[in-house]
Amino acid sequence: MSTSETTSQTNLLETPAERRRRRVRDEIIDAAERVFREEGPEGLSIRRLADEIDYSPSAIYKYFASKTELMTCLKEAFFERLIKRIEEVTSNPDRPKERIIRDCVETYIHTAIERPHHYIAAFSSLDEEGDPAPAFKEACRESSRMKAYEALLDQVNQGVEAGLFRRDLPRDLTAKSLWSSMHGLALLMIHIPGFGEMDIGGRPVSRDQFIQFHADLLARGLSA
Amino acid sequence: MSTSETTSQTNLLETPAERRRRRVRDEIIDAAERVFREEGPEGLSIRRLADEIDYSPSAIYKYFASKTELMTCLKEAFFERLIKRIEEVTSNPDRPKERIIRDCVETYIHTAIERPHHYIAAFSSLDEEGDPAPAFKEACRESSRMKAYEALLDQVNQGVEAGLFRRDLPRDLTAKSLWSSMHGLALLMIHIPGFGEMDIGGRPVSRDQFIQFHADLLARGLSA
DNA sequence: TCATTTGGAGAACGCTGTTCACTTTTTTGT
DNA sequence: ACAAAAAAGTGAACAGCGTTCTCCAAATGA
Repeated sequence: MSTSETTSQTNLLETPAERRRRRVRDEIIDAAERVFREEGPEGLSIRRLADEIDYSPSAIYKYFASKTELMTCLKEAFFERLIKRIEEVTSNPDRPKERIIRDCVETYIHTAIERPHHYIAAFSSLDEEGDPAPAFKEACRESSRMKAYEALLDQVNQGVEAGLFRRDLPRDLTAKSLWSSMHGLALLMIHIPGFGEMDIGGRPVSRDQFIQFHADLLARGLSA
Repeated sequence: MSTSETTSQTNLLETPAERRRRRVRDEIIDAAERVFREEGPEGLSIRRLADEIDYSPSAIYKYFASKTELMTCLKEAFFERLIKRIEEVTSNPDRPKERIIRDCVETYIHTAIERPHHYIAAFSSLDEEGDPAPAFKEACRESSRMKAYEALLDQVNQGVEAGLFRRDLPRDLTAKSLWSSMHGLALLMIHIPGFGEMDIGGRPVSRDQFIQFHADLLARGLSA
């Protein structure tokens, strides 16, 4: 599975120059993706990337205006991945409706902790653009983070339509509350080693069992 | 309110040398605390700190082995603050038991977002010590983060004793689940500007109202 | 083919955490 | 009180960082 596919929409009308340029750009992104996944932000430096693809550090700047811009690409790609995973699960018609929450939470957490550095980076942006108080909706209208949120909101709506969740809940608030709870569990599992595993009365509880427990608790809060 | 008080237990038997050393150490910590609160990790450099207290950069290293060690002090101090706040609220006997969750969540979130950089830093430690799989309990037995968790676990226990929460819930799991949900909301509010504020049917919802909504949803999941 | 744009290299700037050799000050032992 | 030892403080330096600048070569367009 090449990351290139995610960044390059196949354009058959592109000149050799464009094709060459895009290939190098993808080389950079692929290297960045790999290094960042394995070593996190500490390991990812412009000079390191230049070494990986056998270019000079300054060459990178012909393709990305800044390291921040490069990181933005990695984050966007990760959100695409997250969205795809969630949609895969939620679009399966065989899945019993009662498991909406559990499936969402499970998929979300798994995707997060299998690429911990990506997940952390995707949400680490104090001052994203520096705009003063640009209300939630405006802030990430175009961003893929917003799309991820809307996918979740959609699931909440489906849950209500299906009669599983209380009708009197403001759905916007509900989706955000749910999102918060998933986000928190993902991050604690990432940051605190062994957070998910523990012993309850001598019987070991696995990471996945804990995720389900969390999901069921949340579902119970919403249930009609 | 001086930060010095939090780091220095008043020891009357200390020599002038010790007292002088401790004063400089506290100067460093106070400066670090202030700079980090106002400007976050970007603004906090050893050289900047040295400037603030009129010493040379290398002098700092006579008091802290590394910047990481200094940061650890800031994090510990923040957890102390967090614990104190929660205990203040939960130890009030006039408070109706039904509001345990709401009060905890409210206090937790407020403490987090009034010092966003501290809160983020306090939980940003992939590889804290590098130990291989040092199970949750061992990992932070001594740490003040663990004490914060135990304060929360205590509240869960009280909730169960008071007959508010289901008895069949494993309390360890429950406390961690709750913690996750608070953690997530705190971080999303910190990272996404205006996450808490929104309009529901033309009526504006404040940050604090959203926090209460979240808390009530969690409480509902636990309720007997 | 000639002019222009593009891609890439290398040196440099200013910043970072950290270390080392060195001096000055303070404490300790007699 | 005086010498020896320890502690405190300094300034220069190292290696690394993101980024920019100047310069050169190669590809492109007319």
